[in-house]
Amino acid sequence: MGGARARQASERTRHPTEVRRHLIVEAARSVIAERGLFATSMRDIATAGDVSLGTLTYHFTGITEILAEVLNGEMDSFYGPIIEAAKATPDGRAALREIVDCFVASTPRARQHWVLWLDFWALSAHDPGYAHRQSEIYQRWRGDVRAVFERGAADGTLPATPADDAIAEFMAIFDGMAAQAYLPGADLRPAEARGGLHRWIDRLQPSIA
Amino acid sequence: MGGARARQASERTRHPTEVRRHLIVEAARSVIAERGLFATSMRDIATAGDVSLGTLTYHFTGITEILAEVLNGEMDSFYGPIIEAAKATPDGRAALREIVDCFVASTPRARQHWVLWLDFWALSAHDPGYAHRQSEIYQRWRGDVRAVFERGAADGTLPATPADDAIAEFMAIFDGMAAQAYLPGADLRPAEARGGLHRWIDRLQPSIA
Amino acid sequence: MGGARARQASERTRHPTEVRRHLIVEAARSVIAERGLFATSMRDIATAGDVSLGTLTYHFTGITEILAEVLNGEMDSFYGPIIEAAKATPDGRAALREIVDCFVASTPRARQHWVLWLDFWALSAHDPGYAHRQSEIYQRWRGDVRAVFERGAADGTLPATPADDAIAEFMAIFDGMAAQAYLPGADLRPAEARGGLHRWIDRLQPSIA
Amino acid sequence: MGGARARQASERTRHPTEVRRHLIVEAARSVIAERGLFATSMRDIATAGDVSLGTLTYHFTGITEILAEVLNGEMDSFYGPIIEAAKATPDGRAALREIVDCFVASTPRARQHWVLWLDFWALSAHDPGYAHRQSEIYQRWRGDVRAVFERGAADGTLPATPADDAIAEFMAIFDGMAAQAYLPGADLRPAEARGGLHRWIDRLQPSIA
DNA sequence: TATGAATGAGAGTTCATTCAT
DNA sequence: AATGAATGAACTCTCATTCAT
Repeated sequence: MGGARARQASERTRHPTEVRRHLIVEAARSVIAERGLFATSMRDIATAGDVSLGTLTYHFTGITEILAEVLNGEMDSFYGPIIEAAKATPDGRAALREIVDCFVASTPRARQHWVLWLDFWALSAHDPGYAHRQSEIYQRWRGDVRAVFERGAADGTLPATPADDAIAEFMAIFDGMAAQAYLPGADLRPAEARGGLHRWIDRLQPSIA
Repeated sequence: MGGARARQASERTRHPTEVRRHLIVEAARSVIAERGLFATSMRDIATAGDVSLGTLTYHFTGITEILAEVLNGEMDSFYGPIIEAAKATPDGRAALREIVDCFVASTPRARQHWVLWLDFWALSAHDPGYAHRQSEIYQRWRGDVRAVFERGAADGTLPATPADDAIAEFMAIFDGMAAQAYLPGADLRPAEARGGLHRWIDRLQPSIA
Repeated sequence: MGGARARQASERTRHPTEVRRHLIVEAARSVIAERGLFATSMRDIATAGDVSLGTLTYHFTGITEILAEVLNGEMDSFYGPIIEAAKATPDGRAALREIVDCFVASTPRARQHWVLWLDFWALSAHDPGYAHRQSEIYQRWRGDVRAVFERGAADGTLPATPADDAIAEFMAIFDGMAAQAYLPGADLRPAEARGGLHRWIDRLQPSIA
Repeated sequence: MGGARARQASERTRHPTEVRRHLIVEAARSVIAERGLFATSMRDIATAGDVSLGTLTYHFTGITEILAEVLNGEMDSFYGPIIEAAKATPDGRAALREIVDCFVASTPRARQHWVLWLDFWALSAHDPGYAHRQSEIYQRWRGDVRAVFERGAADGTLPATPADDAIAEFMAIFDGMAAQAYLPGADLRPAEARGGLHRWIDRLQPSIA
């Protein structure tokens, strides 16, 4: 309403569905990251996206679909590129470091990601639908991490046998450090969290001496 | 209303304020752990506690106070006793193991704790008041962990110099493993999470050979 | 809710905000005049206006804004036209009589006005915000009365020097007669109240013999 | 609750019913005058009277009875004594002046009276029960005023024929001046209101030259 | 006589959703 | 494609009242 009033009726811009959907999802991500998933209303999203309430329900079946798209968008625009960047590194160990540096970056975008992530964790703890989605994402994540470890085992920069234990430990310390870095209560800076993760990686024995 | 209907009107039981408050907080914890902090209403708590809506606002200033008491109660009835139990162990290394075994137990109560914890994390990410509270708790937790490491350094069962790095790493892997163990999406069992944590502890060098 | 049930769901009528706001304010004035400002709920207003509760809070920020608009509306639709009518009279004395006859009319609308007025008096006795509003209205009223006296002084139909005392006395007897006329406890009819006021006016000496 | 907590349980004082009722009514009058009839709750009265909520309903059938008693108390402790004082004056004109000076006094008690009075006016405009009570009070008031005029007619200090018109006019200007004096919006001081009333009385012709 | 825990109806308000335009 | 008026269920909170103690 606020946004709609701020411009002339004639300014009403028309976009192809996919464009409009994308604009709305972006706006939703920002406002959710700032205000919290559970404190964000359809009105907030409409205002943030500079569209009317009706436009939201024209392009989406409901708030649930918007949230799902925000989650999808997060995988496409944040997670995906980082995994790609990791693949572009010279070796497995460098890939692992790249993942750490990108995910736990000292940027607003990284903070946004983790705050959003936390909200979806909390949601999936109680909502079976989101729990399932979360499970899919976790499997992809585990697969991507395993691929990095295997690459490192193959090129000799990481231990020869990429044990499930090491992978699980990496994933645990990774989430834990990020939580401490981005949650307001814990007092670790992202740089310190990265430092902690790099020290953990340093302790991994390369398979080639 | 729900609660009142479930029993006879004559069953109206009376308790001193402190007793009733405690009963309500217990009920609130259960229902919040099950349904989620953001999906739990005053009505839900009233029903779970088998009291009327009015009784809730008679004993508490509002839903905010109930949530705060749930958080306090969690520290008193779950966190506190575990730290006490850790102190009763023979040495520092045993204390660390005790903390792991109790916090990441395969019990409904432990699951309840972590699910609740996650919700308050998400809340504190956006609410300054809770962020402050969270910060206090984290400092207490860090202090308690450091005390265990120092004890282990003194009795020789843990590294001689309890570095901040090791403490931060323990806290990170601890939270990360718990998240993987209790969140529905991640597929680690509590026992496996404990296993992972114990392996991490195993790698800590005792200061006495 | 009440309103929605009273008609078919399909009858949902749409109006521009300003139109709907006006309809709601009119309905609110009626129901408040009948039931009392302090006994009128949002639900009562919704029912009277034949809209849903949600429509009320869609068009107004809250009950406070509705009440304020009722007060504004009273000035615009009742007070204002009477002052205009007074200006259209041939001389100052006639204007004073016109004011008396219109304000203290034997009509339901006049009764509505005074009953409403009384409720806002009571409200402003305790609420600083309304006290301020009341003060503004009183100053306008005093100014309008003074203008009539000055006009009468100029055209010779009222005393040559319109003293503050006479104005204050007129305002007092005006309010007092109206209170006696429209309050259920006092047993004066509006016609008798007008009579009393006209006799008071009769005693005012014209400046031209 | 607040009040009850402020003293020791052993301080719990017992009073004969009539004493306790009187204490409560006094407390209720103060808090109602300050906060407004429609904004005063049973809890407010209990706190102001330094008794528990239960004590209120032990001594009174409900809030309605308390309000009725406040009104009765106002007649007994404020109105009654003034009428008595008026009777003790040397003549009718002095009695009229006494009534003005006492009712429209520059004291907190007088302000309390009129503010309370206004609230009851507003209430009686919509509540038939209070309208009836109000009617009784008005008749007593009219009778008392008439008695003063008749006394003045007899002793020659007031017009020979105490017309209903003059009585109604006095009552109207009296209420109107008081409203202007004690309502926050109108800007007359009690002293000015008394001045206005005395000027009105001055214009009454004594029957004896 | 006095207390205060317990109640539930009803208050104002929020909000995802529907749908005529 | 886009709008925004309209909805009603559900929310937290208030409050006069009941009643075991």
